[in-house]
Formats: sequence, structure tokens, C-alpha cells
Amino acid sequence: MDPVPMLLAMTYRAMGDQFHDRLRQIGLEPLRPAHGYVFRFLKEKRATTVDIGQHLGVTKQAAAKIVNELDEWGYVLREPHPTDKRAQYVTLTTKGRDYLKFADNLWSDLEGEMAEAIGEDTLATIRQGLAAYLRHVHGEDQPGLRPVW
Amino acid sequence: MDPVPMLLAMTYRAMGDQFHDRLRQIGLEPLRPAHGYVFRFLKEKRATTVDIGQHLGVTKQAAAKIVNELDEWGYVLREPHPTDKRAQYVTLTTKGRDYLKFADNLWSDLEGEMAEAIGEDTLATIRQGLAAYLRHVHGEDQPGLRPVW
DNA sequence: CCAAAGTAGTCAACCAAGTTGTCTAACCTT
DNA sequence: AAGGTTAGACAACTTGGTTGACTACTTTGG
Repeated sequence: MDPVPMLLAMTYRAMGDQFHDRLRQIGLEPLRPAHGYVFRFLKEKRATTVDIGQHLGVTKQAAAKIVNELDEWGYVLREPHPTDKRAQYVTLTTKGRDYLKFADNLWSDLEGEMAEAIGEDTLATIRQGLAAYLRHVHGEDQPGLRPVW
Repeated sequence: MDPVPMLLAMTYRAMGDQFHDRLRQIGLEPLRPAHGYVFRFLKEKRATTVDIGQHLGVTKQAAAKIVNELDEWGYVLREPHPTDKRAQYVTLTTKGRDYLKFADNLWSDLEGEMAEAIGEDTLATIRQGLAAYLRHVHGEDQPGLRPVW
């Protein structure tokens, strides 16, 4: 019998691949999961590059690369920090917010298909079970999302 | 609400980290998930480097690197292919089989802790649900395990 | 039966996405 | 004002993969 983590990885992979395929059909830039996590993060709080690195669980240099790409592609822009002349806030542009909306729809489509395949209730149990496990392991302070990707 | 794949990734990550930590306490070589998948594959069939690459979903060159490491560390050895003079079978050594046994125990410990945290039945549902979804997506021929890692 | 096409494995160059290390300018104590 | 810390940039390096080229062997079809 497969270890559970193998099932997790394969399922993650399967869903991620479908997501990516459909995204590409629309002809968007080659956004990686990390980019998506940045969008999701920026929707909630104003953040600097350092904050983003912390959230992703990577160095600030790695975070800076990601932010640079997003900037070039027009998904985010940098604005001066009001009180700290060293720092810059990274904020979502309209294009960034639109992407996020689109991606969220896509995810819920995929979840819908999953629910159809294995049953609403099973999916709900999976969701709750995993969330409970994560709380069990990490307590309240969930760690960064360190690359699985 | 978090997309399901995020939960999958975080859970995978959490379990993998614990696995890795405990492994390191024992002082084994820095084996990566890919190595484990190779062990698991070799337990079932005799395979060449090309076969392994196919199974992992990477190029034969990448597979060759992994096999080289495992060879250096004494987990596998190469023996001549009986009918094809170009090819070599890669087979597990005793050290390799011992590792696999050890790792399997570790995994089931971790699953046991998970079961304790979220309930036997919930874990069983997760297992079956994910397996069902994978069958739904891929049919009988599961693809390679392409790196999530 | 042999010529052409295909395959296993190796070598080498390259690439992507991270790392560490260093530096400057600004900030925060005291 | 001085000394330690921090945000961000730049550069060199590491890891784990890639593509491409080549040799030796195998398979296939006329």
C-alpha cells in the first residue's frame, strides 16, 4: 500500500497539472505556484519583499527574483514605504487581482470535479482531516509554505 | 478557504519534514524522496536506468545521476543485462533493502500518529478518496511520480 | 542477410531556482 | 552621535534537473 504522503504528492501533482494546462490554454505568463501564493498573500496584507520571503519560506533574495518577474509582467508594482526609506511595499495591480480571481474560479472548478468524482462528503472529510492534522503538527502558527514545488 | 491542493502540499511537506528529521537523527546519507521512490520501484521489478527514469518521469541522464549516487553509497549495484549488452540491471543491495524496511516502518509510525491525531476512519477516508481521485484522473496507467519535491 | 532505424548509457554544456556572502543606505536604540 | 540591525541589490555558487551529441549494441523490414 502506498504511503499516504505519496498519495498526497500525486494528487497535488494531478490537480496542479490540470490547473496549469488550463491556464496555459488562456495564454497567460508561465506563473508558478509561488507566484500564486504571493498574490494570495498580497490580497490580505501590504507586504515588503522581505515579508514575502518570510511567508514563502525562502530567502529575501529568492523572493526578490519572484517580485521582479511579477513586476515585469505587470502583476504587481512597488510603492515607497511611507515611513521607511529603505523599504518598498509590493502591491497587486488590477491585472494581478484579475488573475487571482480567475485562478480562484479555476481552482473551484477543479474542486468541483473532484467532488463529483469522489463525493462531496468525502472531499469535505479530506479537507477537514488535513486541516486538523496541520493544526496538530504546527499549532496556530502555520509555517511558511516552503517549496514543495 | 484554502484551495485543497494547498492543504495537500502543506500536509505532504509536514510529513516529509518529520520523516527527514528522524532519518537524519539516525545519520543516514542525505537521501531524497526520489531515492526512496527508486527503492520502492526496484523492490518490485528488475529495472535499467532508463526504466527508472521513466518511472520517475525524468530523463535518463537525471536518472543516471541518482543511480550513481545510490551506487556510491552502496544501496544498489549494477549487473550486466543477460541479453542486451548495452544495458545494465540496477538491483538493491542488502543495505538498500534494509533502508527500505526502515523507511517503511518510519512511514507507518508517522501514519499512526496521524491516525491518532485525526482518527482512524478519517485517515482511511482520505486514503480512499485520494486513491479514487487518482484513478478517476489517470485511469489504470498511473503516470510517473514527477517531482513535486 | 544486411542496411537502416532505434535504444542504453555516458559525457558535456546549459538552465532555473534556489542558496550564501557582501555591501550600502537607512533605521533603531541608547 | 555610535553601534547594532535591517531592506534591498549584486554577485558567485549549488542543486537537480534539461538538451544535445556520440558510441556501441539491438531490432526491424525489404
